[in-house]
Amino acid sequence: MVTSRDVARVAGVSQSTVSYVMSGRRSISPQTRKRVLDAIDQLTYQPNAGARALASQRTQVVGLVVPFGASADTAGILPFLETIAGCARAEDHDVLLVTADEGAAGLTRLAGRALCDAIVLMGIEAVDARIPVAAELGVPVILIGVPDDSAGLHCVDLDFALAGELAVDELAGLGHDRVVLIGHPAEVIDRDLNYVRRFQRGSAAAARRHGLGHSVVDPVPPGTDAARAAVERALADGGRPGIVVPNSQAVEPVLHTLIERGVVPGRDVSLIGLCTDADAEASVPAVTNVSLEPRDVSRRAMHILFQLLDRDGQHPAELVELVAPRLTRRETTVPPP
Amino acid sequence: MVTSRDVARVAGVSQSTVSYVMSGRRSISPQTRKRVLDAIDQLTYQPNAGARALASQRTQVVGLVVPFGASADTAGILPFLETIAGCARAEDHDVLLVTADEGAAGLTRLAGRALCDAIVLMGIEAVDARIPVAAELGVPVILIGVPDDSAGLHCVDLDFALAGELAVDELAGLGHDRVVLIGHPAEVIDRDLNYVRRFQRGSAAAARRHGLGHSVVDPVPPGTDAARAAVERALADGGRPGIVVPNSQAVEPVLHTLIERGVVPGRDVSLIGLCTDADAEASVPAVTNVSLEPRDVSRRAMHILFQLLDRDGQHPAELVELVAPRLTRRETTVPPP
DNA sequence: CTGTTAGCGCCTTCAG
DNA sequence: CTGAAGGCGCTAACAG
Repeated sequence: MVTSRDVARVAGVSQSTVSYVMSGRRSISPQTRKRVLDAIDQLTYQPNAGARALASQRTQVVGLVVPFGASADTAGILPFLETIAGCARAEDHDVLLVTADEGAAGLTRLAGRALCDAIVLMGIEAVDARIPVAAELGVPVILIGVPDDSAGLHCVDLDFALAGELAVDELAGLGHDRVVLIGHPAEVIDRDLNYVRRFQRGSAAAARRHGLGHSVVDPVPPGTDAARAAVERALADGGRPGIVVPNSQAVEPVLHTLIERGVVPGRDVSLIGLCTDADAEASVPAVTNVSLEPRDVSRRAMHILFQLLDRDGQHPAELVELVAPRLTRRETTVPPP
Repeated sequence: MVTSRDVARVAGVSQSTVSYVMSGRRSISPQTRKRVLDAIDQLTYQPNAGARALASQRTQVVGLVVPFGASADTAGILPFLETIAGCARAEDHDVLLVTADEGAAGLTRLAGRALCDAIVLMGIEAVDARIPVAAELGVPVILIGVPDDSAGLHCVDLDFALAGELAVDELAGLGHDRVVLIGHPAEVIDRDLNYVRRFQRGSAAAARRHGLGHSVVDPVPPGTDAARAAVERALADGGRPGIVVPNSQAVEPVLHTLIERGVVPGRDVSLIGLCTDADAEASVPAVTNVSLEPRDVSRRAMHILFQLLDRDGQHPAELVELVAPRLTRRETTVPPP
């Protein structure tokens, strides 16, 4: 292992000078600076992370708590991970992955052992036991998701109420006279997620405003039979409903169950999914969707987190930041009148 | 911050005794042991990870290099991450996430800065510039994927050749007289992944053995038009082909494009996908599939990695370990004769 | 069985 | 502008 002392010896300076060259925390003459930099890359020196963390009290690591295992909704988190990792690297930080099945213990471990400088907490439940713990950690925390009580922590999430409105506004404009929500994530029942509530509140309000019927059908767990049963119930009232599927996992099963039954979205009914644009485009037929914007949400979360890490810069005033979804017309909604 | 010195003071012992109680690396009398443990949980002491790493030269961290961004095949990696994180925690390790877009630099950073004790490298290309680098790192490395030359590194992967055989054997048994492979991942062309080659080798060999025709159709990038074009070409020769889709991303698009064309898998043709059982079951109709077994592959990889980390235990003799896939009949293959 | 001590590699104050 | 020196919190010899 090559240390900063080795670099110092080769450059003919003291070890502290090497340190100052790397941190830039005091001015160095161009000559010695060059000698040090040359030595560094001659020896391919890299600072030891543990030593640096010990001395500086900063790890350059962001802890990321992901809802693996805890929920079935594990599917949509990849773009979050990807974006979070990218933003972290852009600020010279690494990402330490912690699974949610550790619960609050994962948080206290991250902070107590000084494994990271800041924490991103995903899979937030409406009433989440980890939040009071997170709030007392003494480490900046950002929540992706909005709990009932954030205990003063900053949150970022999609504006699910607006998402519900967008979907219903579109269906009203297409001439449907009733709206059926179908295929809520099954976790809504087991766990205490609240984004579906927010979505329903938005869609119900919009339906009322447009004078449309508004009903809700049971969750669609994975498996073809469940999808078929749910679709059956959704179509029971007859007519030409506008169907909304606020669960990216259920969009394809519902869509293809409809087709299998001879009810073709885009002709007989309209179907709008709540899913990423990528998922919507990959489907056959392509699904008209309200986007989940995981990348935007993640970017804003990381932006806030790094503001919180900067002791100088003032913190964002708003505690809750909502990202606006967009609706994109594709093949599963009927043509506009 | 509470340190082991605080614990020592409260317990009335020396600091090193606290350390030895925690590590168990020397015998301690039950009395002092208890006093120390009581002090530890009275103060809710947790050892500082940086200090421990510095002194012990072990970080208790596994570096995980994931193929985010580098490829389009980012979708199937969640179960890998989940399983890898779980196995790591089971051995009291954490996981540091590094994205592949850093290339070999990510590896040298992980090792050079002593950020981790071992590395899991995913998204392996047939000829992968990172492998010679990884082999010289002085840190145990496990590859998930098999390159042309592993440079002495251990690898784990699905047995893709066997996967190809299983699919073709099944189609032969169902009375199809030709096999069409359709929807290879587009990365095969851009990047230099080799698992599709292995799959094709297996399927071609099996087809020869059964006296079946064997042809290959272009990749299916995301988007409905591409899927439609590819299916068109696959059906061009007429008849009642057995279709194999060795790309989990393309399974649903191909399936529904066929249905859209009035060619119903399970009745007019047979379709076998290469995808996880979860994906196969979630589809409507459920897809007969050869499983990718990401959890098994990950578990074996982590098992080998921890063997490599144990200086005592002898290392696995075999450099390449292949996991056997399984075929499960569902709704997209015709009934057996 | 326990305490004392010397680092691990780096950051940062204090001297010059 | 640069060096010397102390200490971050822990592990692991070395003494008893």
